[in-house]
Parts: sequence; C-alpha cells; structure tokens
Amino acid sequence: MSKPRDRIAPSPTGPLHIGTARTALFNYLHARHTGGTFILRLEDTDQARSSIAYEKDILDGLHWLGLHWDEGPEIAGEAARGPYAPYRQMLRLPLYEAATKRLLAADMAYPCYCTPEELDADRKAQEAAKLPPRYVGRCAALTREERAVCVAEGRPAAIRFRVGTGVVGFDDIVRGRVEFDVANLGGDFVIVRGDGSPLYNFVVVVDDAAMEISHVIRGEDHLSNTPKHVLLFRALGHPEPRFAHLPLILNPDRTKMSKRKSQTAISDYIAEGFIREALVNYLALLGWATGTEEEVLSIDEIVERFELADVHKGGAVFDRERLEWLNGQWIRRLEPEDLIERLRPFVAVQLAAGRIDWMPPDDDLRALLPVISERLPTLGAIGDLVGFLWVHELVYDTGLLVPKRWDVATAHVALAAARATIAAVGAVAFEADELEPPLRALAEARDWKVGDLFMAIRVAVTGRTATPPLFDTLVALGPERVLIRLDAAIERLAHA
RNA sequence: GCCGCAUUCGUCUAGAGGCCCAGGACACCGCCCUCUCAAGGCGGAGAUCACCGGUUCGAAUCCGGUAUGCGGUACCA
Repeated sequence: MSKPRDRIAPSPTGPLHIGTARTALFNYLHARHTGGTFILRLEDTDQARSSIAYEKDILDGLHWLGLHWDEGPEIAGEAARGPYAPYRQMLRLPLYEAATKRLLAADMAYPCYCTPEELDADRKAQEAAKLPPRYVGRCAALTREERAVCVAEGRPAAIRFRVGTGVVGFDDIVRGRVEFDVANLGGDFVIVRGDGSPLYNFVVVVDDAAMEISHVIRGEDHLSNTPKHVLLFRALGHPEPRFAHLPLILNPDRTKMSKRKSQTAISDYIAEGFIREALVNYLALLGWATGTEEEVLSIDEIVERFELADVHKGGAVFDRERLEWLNGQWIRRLEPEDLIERLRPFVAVQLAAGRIDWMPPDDDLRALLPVISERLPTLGAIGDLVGFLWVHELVYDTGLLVPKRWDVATAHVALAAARATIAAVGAVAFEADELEPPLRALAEARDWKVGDLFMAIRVAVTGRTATPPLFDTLVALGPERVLIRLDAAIERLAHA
C-alpha cells in the first residue's frame, strides 16, 4: 500500500485559527507517524475575503508551530515544492474548468439560470410549507432550446451537480460508518458560481483527487459536506480518500470555538508568550490521548504514539488554565540558552512599551533563569515578574513599605538598619549567601519577624510584594542600586 | 423544521463485560517546604458513567428508545 498523503487546506480569510492549527497538527501527526506526506494547499477562491496578510499569518503560524510541510505553494519568492503544483487554488482554475467540462459533457452537471430572487422565493415557500430547503430543479431538465434562450438573454449560468438518488455512505476513521440519504442533501448543488468561479465543495474534491490525497482529516463541521464530496469523487472517476472528522474545539458554553467568545488567533497566543511545545502538546491532547497517563509530550513523542483511530468523537472545551500549566511545564524544560533566546523579544516589547528603561544583556537574563523559570506561566509574564530590575525609577505606593504588623516608624528604623547591614556586606561579598545571615541576625536582634523585615526590603528594592527570592533579587540588582533604592524608601518613610 | 454527530468529575481525559461503589491531569481546598510569589511534595473534595428499558450470573463498556447539546442545511470556507 502506498504512503498516506495528508493535507491542510486553510483559506486565507482570517488569521491562523486554533481550530485550523489543530487540524493541521493532526494531519501532520498522521503523516509523520505513517511515513506519509504532509501537504499545504491554500484555498483562496473566496477572493473577496482572502488577503495576503492573512496568508502570511497562517503560514508563519504553521511554521512557528513546527508543522513543516513537504509539499506546498510558492511563498515569498520561494518556488512551490512538490510534484502537484500549483498548491494555490486561484492558480488551479484551469483544472476546475476542465473538471466542470467533463461533468457537463457527461450530463452529471448542468447550467442553472435561476436568479437569486427565484431561489430566494423557492426557499421562502419551502420554509412556509415547513419543508427542508432544497433546490427545486427548475433547470435540471432544460431542453437545448430553452438553454439557448437563456444564453441569448445573457443570463449568467451557475453550474449544478446532479446528486441523483440513493444513500451515500463512508467509513469515517474516527466515527465509523456514516450514511446520508441523498434526498437530504438539499437538491442539486452549485459547483460553479454564475461568475464562473468554482465553489469550495467542488474544488476541494478536484484538488484532493488531483493531489492523490489519501486521508482527509478535518473538523467535524465538514461531516455533512462529505456525502457531496463522495458523490463528486465518484463522478470524477476517482477513488475516494479515507475520511477522519475531528471533534470540534469548543467555547466554554460548548458551542464551536469562535472569535466572539474565545481567543482564537494563534498569533495572540504567541504574542502572550505561549511556546510552541506547549501549544502543540495541548492541542494534541484536545480530542486525543495516549491511553496512558503521559501528558507532557514533545511533538516527536506524540508522532510516535499518534493513531487516528484513538481520536475522540465528542467536542472538547478549550481550557486556557491547562494550556498555561503545560506552558509552564515546557518553559521549565527549555535549555537555558534557548529560553534566553525566546525571552528576549518579550523583554524588547516591555522596552518598546516604555515599561522598562533598558534592554538587559543576556548575561543578566542567564543569571536570573534559575529563579524566574518556575515563575513564568508565559514568556510575556517576564515584565511583571522582574521588570523592576531594568527601570531607573520605581513606582509604588509608600504604604506597601510598612508590613501589617508594623507602623511607619518601625519600617523606617528597620530599613535604615537593613541599609547599614547590607552596606556592611560590601560589594565584593554581595552574594545571596552572604546577605541572608546578617539580615536574619538583624531581625532576630530587634525582635522583628524576618518576614516583615524581608518584605519591607523587598518592596523598597522592587516596588512589589511578590517577587523572586529576596537575596537573589538583591544580587541581580547589584549593591549600588540596592542602596540607592533603600535610601529612596527611607526618604519616603521620613515624609510619610 | 430536516439531516447528521455526540454525551465519564467544573474542564481535558483513562476505560473496549468482571481488575471500576470508575483512574490520571488542570482548576479548587488543606498540609508540608518557605522571606513574598511561584515551583515541588503529600492529602482532600469533586462523576448515581445523560435518562429509561433490554441482553447477561455480571454493563461506563453490548442493543433499543428518549432527552439534551452541538454541527450542517449558501452561487462561504
């Protein structure tokens, strides 16, 4: 048996959607697991809604996720890859025309001259009669003469495919046997618009046939289109591919995930600092599981374990909390240099937003890694976590300097004493291990709770009540700035 | 309306007739660790397996029906 050929066929009418990314991932997983070929095809026949910016967003997103395709369209000056080019539907128009002609010649399709008004009236009448909407077949049996009249009148002709009668069935890999009575398909459906442009349900089949796609893996929302596709494959004289309809990703209210109710653009997740390993891992686990208790898996481990037959049938609610947890898991698994590399753009964003005053050198970031990696649910959290390290002036509420058990005077005395203690440690010995003992001793000598003393110092040097461990933070700041900030805090308290 | 698909803790899921009065993970709660916040460890709470009926010595697992939800029903993709 020949190797599988799987494809993702996004339409550039919006940014890369979580659902498209998941479908792409499952196609990729199936191709890689079986040693097959993963193909990218751009479905850009909806010219009105397609844009090059969306196309770029989609391609970049797929690349970012690591879903590299074996065959695909030309992009940014790079030639198309693969023996079935072009991989962009607007460039394949002649193929659809040829297929249309064949269908027309065999009378498996026919021109339809119905106007939108007529169609609309039909639909309304059916609705009023509580009948399911379907094409009434007005043009199905036009004589040569009648057609000639329409042509002479210059009426545009859409092309309709004859659905015939009977039951169409197929064996869906995830759902099993699915059957539809052709009578419920809504009548002969349009495959080419009046303006000559072909429709999705048609081109998808022409292309899947031409590209020898063996497995059509897509969202469940396409399940009811499948009988039309099966009919078309047969009419075109091409063997049908296997179908696998994936469960939908859902909004919290269990409706199909949508922009209205959820964050759906992959680029938004990237911008927040989710990393590809986590997103891929999370998406793979929506609708599929290994059957073991393994959950944190690399894409290669998933490829190894993936089976289409193990995919679920029921929809899955997108759970951001779980994604965040996985993101943390993966951030902690990154090699230090890799993490620095990925963190840098997020620090740059802070700088550009004016939330920090300078860009820290990599050495500074590297030194921080041990204390920040377990505190980053997303890379974008870096600013909130340690942005105070890279600003000239701290902005905070003076009241924070006074722990609950203390009054202003105590805080003032304590910070002054802490300043002296820290100064006494000196720049040469400015290490966490050298700073902690004397400050603990100070608290003990004055009968202060160490937590209170440390909290006052923490706020004085960071402006925040939640930070990485205090002594590591002091070291990261360096002796000069620690003393300057302590002085500033002491000054504040003097006036409080 | 019609057609189709689905239904195990709040969420993601394990489960393919006895191992399940249902296991894991996220979230939640408590404890431990602890200078705060995390991370980590331990523990807890949380599912009459949608419902009803059948098959069977025995059903979350098989069969039928019902309910609910979702998807589709375009000269969108």
